[in-house]
Amino acid sequence: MAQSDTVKRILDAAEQLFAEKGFAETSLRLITSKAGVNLAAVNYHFGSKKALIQAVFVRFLDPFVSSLERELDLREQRGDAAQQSLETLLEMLVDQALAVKPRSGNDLATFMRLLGLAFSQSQGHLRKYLSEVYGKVFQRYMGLVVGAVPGIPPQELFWRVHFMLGSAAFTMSSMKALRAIAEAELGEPRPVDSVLRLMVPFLAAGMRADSAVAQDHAALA
Amino acid sequence: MAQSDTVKRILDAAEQLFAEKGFAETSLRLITSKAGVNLAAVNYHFGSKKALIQAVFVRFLDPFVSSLERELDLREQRGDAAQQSLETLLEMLVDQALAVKPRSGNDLATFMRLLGLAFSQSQGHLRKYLSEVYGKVFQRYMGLVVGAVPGIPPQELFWRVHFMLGSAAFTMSSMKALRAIAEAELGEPRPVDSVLRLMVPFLAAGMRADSAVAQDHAALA
DNA sequence: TTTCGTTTTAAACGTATGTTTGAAACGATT
DNA sequence: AATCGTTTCAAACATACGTTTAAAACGAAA
Repeated sequence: MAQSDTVKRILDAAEQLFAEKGFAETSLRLITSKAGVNLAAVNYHFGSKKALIQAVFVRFLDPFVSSLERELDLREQRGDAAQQSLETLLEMLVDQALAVKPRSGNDLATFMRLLGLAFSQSQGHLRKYLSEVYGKVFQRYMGLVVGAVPGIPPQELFWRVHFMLGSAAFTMSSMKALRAIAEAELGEPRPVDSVLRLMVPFLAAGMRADSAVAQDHAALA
Repeated sequence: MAQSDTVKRILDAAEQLFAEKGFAETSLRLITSKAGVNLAAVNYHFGSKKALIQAVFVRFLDPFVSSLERELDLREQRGDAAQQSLETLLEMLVDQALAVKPRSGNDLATFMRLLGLAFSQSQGHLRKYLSEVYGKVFQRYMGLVVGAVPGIPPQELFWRVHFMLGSAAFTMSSMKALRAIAEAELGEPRPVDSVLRLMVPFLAAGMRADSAVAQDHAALA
C-alpha cells in the first residue's frame, strides 16, 4: 500500500474523538494512541492539527454535499425545484444525511455531532474553510428555502434562517446527551433519525410564522 | 476598602474576555493583565479558574433569575399564570433579559453571548452548577411553556423545547458575528433587542406546529 | 509606633500541548 | 543485492497554561 492505512486510522480515531470531546479537548497524543500510530504521524501526513480537523470534515462532508447537489440537480431538471414546499426541502436534507453513513462503526450520531461542532466550536479557521468549500451549495439550497417562504421581509428571513440553523446545530451537537435525558425522563430512546424528522414541522412552522415586522415592510411597499 | 476592587476588576475583565473568546481560549494571564492585577489574584480570590467562571455567571445570572422569579410570582398571584400564551411567556423572558443590564459599559450582547456559551461551551462543571442553582426556576418556567402548548405528545414536546433552546443559545452566542453579516448583506444593523423579539413568533409557531407523531399518540389513547 | 491579618507581588513549579528532529525501518525499483 | 524515496519511531523542543510559594507591601487596631 503506497499510502498505508495510517492516514485512515488517524482520521477514524480523530473523527470519533472530536465528536466525543470537541477539538481543543482532544490532544494529538490521544488521537495517535487510539489510532495505534506514532505521535509524529499527524504532522507528517497532515501538517498540523488544524489541517487534520479540516481533513476530517472534508471526508464526511464531501459525500454528503455531493449527494445533496445531485439531488438538487435532479429536482431542477424535473422543473419543480423552484416550487418545493419547506417541508419537502427540509426532509430532503434529512434524507441525504441519513443516506450517507458509509463507514462501518461510524454512527449517525457522530455525523450529527460533528456537524453541530462545525458551527458552535469552530475556531474561525474551520468556519472560514467550510464556507469557502461548501458556501456555494449552501447558498443554492438556502435560496430554495427562502423561495418557499413568501411574505416575510428579507431581514426577518435572514434571522429566521439562522434561528433554524441554530436549532439544528444545537440539537445535533447535544443529541447524545439529550437522548440520555429523554430516556431517563420519558423512558423512550427515540432513534436519532426520528429526532431529525421531528425537527421538520417545528422548523417549517417557525419559518412560516406571521412576521413580527411585516407591517413595516407592507407600509414601505 | 476591605475587599479591594480587585475582585470586581477581575470579574469585569473575565466577563468581557469570556464573551469574546470562550472559556478555554481565555487564559488567566490575559484576564489579569487586562484587569491590571497580579496573576495570582485569581487563585487567591476565587480559588481556581473554574470557580472564576462560575462567579462570572452568578453575578450576571442572579439578578436575571431573581427578576424572572418575581415576575412569575406576580402573575401567579394575579391567577393568570396557568393560562399565559406562548408569546406572552417568551416575551416575558426577553423583557427580563432587557431589563437587567445594570453594569456600565456592559453591553447586552455580552449578556447574550455568555448565556449562549453556558449551553454550548460548558465543560460539564458549569452546566452542572447552573442546573443545581437555577434548575428549579427553569423547570417552573418550562412547566408554563408546556402548559401553553396543548395537543402535543410529551416526547415530542421534550424535543421541541430543546429545539427552542438551541435556537436561542446559538443565536445569542453568534449574535455579534451574525449582526456583522446582516449589516454586510442587508445594510441594516438591527438592534440586539429587536433580534430577540424576532425570535418570539418563530419559536412560538414552531412549538405549536402540528405534531408529526400525534397519530401514534392518538392511536394509543 | 508597633503589631498582625490581609492582600499583592515576582518568581518558580509542574504539566500538557503541538511541533520538530534525526535516525531507523521499510519497500519497491534497478 | 544495492539503492533511494517514503514512512515510522523515540526523543526532545519550545511554549503555554493553571497553580503554588514565600516574601513584600499594605492598613487598620492596639
